[in-house]
Amino acid sequence: MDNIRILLAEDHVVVRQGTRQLLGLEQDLDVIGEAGDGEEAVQLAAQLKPDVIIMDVAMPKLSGIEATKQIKALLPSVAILVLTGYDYDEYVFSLLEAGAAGYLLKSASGDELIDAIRAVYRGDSVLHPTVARKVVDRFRRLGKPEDKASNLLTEREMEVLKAAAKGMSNKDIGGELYISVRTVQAHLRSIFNKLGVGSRSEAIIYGLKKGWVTIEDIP
Amino acid sequence: MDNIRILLAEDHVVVRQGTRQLLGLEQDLDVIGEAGDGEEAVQLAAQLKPDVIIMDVAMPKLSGIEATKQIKALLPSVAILVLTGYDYDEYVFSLLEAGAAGYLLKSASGDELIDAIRAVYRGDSVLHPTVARKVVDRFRRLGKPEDKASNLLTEREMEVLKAAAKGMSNKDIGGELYISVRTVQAHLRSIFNKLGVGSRSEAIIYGLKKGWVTIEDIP
DNA sequence: TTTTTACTAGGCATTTCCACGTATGTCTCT
DNA sequence: AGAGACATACGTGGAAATGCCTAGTAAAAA
Repeated sequence: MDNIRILLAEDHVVVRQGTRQLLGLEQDLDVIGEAGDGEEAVQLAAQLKPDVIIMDVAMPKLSGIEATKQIKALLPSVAILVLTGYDYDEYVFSLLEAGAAGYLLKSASGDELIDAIRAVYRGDSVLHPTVARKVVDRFRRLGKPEDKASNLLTEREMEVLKAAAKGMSNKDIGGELYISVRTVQAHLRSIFNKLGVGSRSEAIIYGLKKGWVTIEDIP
Repeated sequence: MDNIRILLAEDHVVVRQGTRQLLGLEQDLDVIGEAGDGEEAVQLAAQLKPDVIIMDVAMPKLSGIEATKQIKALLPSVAILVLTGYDYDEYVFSLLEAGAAGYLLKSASGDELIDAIRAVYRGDSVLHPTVARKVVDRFRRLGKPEDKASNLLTEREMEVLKAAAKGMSNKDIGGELYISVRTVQAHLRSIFNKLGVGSRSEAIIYGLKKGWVTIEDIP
């Protein structure tokens, strides 16, 4: 039986090297490559064709979400196991939709990680308990049509919210998106209603907490 | 010569175990304990009296900053090496003032970490390049009295900013702090001037990026 | 085909926010 | 004793944001 060939994609070098050492203790696991950003992950995945990719979400150049999409497009059979510190809704659902086979938080133990690697290699899925809960909740909510869209912003609304989260005024936002200030206001009003908040600041905070916007990507 | 006795304080179990494996490769380093939160770090430090403590900033119950202060009060001779993913000003300066001997980012390599451990054990200090730059800048700025306070908010201003970062209106803030709306406005104006921003949203983002406020502590 | 949804935009009223100025009492440092 | 920093407070005025309403077009769904 061949060993499981693993690619590590994680921008923190110390963490990457530590994980490599951790996995090195297992006879059936071989770490065949390490990527420090999303682009490198895609490139090395295509080149090395690993069995399992351990992927962090927050990475330079290309996020773990985008990298996962691109890798699954190239190599549909590879199992991608997300290992990250965050369990924001946006990350979880985007990654699972992008084709991730598992989602572990860094609060998991080394043994749990190793078991998860073997599980996704077999074709199973592994979800961290708090992540699993989100997924279950999402399914429950899909059953109730009345609030299906109650907190799902449209693309345009998301653009407006992200611009607002950069500290831009309505006027600035209108300029950037080539729409009038009134339309920006209309979108914001709709956003406030959907999110159940009463001010721009609250909406921004809501977006940050959900992971729709991250502090890192605000210049 | 005795080995260097190390305590790991880091909430992500996988990262902790990985780091332990990484350090286990070195003959002169012994990881004698692991703490998953700040309280545990203080407790284990008092109990085990390690030579070096590797400390993350973001931890449950007690932050790395508070834990560092308490540990240095109990055991002034222990060398605390901060190892974290963030280089926010507030973290850096608070930790160095609290008595940290070194500040490494997780983008450092395993070798750099190991060298840093030996350095702080010898009594030296180790700063990651980007962190060192902040420290140098800070010293430069201290030499110029005219803007010594140019981006240091007063306590009251900080309270106002934190309240604003919770999404509260000026009226709400005034109610919470028992001051008039006018006064809140005056504080905000002062904050905007000091931070060089033009709106509440920008000020909130500034505070978030500096680490003055974190998403986690906004309910 | 009808209905719904998303995006756009305007009018009008109201609230909130922000700028600039002034002023008083407290505290600290010199 | 005097200077300076700070927190407090008020006035005025303008800019921005928000609430509520209507409404067109295009695309998607029923």
